[in-house]
Amino acid sequence: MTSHEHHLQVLREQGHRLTPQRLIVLRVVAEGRQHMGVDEVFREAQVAYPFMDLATVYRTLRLFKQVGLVTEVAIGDRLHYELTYPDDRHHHMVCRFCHGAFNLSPHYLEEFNSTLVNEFGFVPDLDHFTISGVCVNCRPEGGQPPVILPKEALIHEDHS
Amino acid sequence: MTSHEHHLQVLREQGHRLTPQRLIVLRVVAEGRQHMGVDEVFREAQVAYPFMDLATVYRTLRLFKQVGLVTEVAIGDRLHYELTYPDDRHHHMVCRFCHGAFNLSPHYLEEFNSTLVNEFGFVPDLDHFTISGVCVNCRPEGGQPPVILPKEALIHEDHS
DNA sequence: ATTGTTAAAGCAAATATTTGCAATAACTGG
DNA sequence: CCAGTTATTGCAAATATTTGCTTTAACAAT
Repeated sequence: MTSHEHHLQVLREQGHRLTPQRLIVLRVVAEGRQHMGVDEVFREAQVAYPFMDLATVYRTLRLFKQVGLVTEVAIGDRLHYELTYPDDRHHHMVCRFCHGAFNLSPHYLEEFNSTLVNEFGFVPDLDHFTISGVCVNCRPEGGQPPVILPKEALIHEDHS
Repeated sequence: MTSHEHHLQVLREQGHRLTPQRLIVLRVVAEGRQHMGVDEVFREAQVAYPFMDLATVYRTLRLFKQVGLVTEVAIGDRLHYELTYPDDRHHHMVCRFCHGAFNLSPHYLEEFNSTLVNEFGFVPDLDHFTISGVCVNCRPEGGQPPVILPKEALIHEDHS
């Protein structure tokens, strides 16, 4: 069974209908090399089916995210989507400056996950998660991130 | 120096002007017992200053977040804001079902932080962060979260 | 293959959020 | 205290996203 067939099966098993629109969106996301914004998916989908509606794309991507077919990544202040690869699940580190997205193995969050479950009974959504920050390329030579020092400003400097 | 005076100083030090609108938004957020949505802040602010504009509230909250005066928390699919307490910095665990927000000590992310910095040179924004999940109250007796098993559906059940 | 049931699409309107720009007013230096 | 500089406001328009409702069509059972 191909990956594509498998995805269709997942949808069917959960009682969702296989509409042409959904097949198109699925294909578009699958063929996109990178995570794509909603508008990108929409434009591509329109090529295959000119009547495609934006609302349908929104709804379809939300559905695909729910069933785990696609992964949602927050890039800048916009959401992007990429096909979920069961064999290569990973989290993302997204640079707040260059907007670059770096993969992060789930391994790095296993302990955090256990801690929350054990200490608080809280089961975090770690199927995929995105952490914002500053990547190595965007850090000034010194090492500290180019922040306008919000923490320090609040904690120190008490001239009272 | 009161906390309020201190906040004003932070703004001034970073070259921002102390407009009446900003003072009002600051006071509204400070007086709100819980994290507030943009519209809540707007409504409250309007009481003190009827000409208050929504766009100003958006811009002001964004500014306050940038300088660290307020903390942004994603509740459901809406952003909420609360005053940042330098002495009680914490992260949030937000339940995807009841939308309850539970505080999490920064301590629980220290190791994760070090790992990213050391292994990838990536400096994560851990000034405040929100992890979505299922809280202990919303978990079914058994223990597993009431998810529509997206992971399992993708990984197992290969009937080919 | 035909039909009934109901999820999903399409479309328009509502809502949420951001942005451009002219007018205003906060701060600075004199 | 006054005038100049320029950040910020207010407003309207643009953009992004969601939602209600009618029509369409996918799927299941005949």
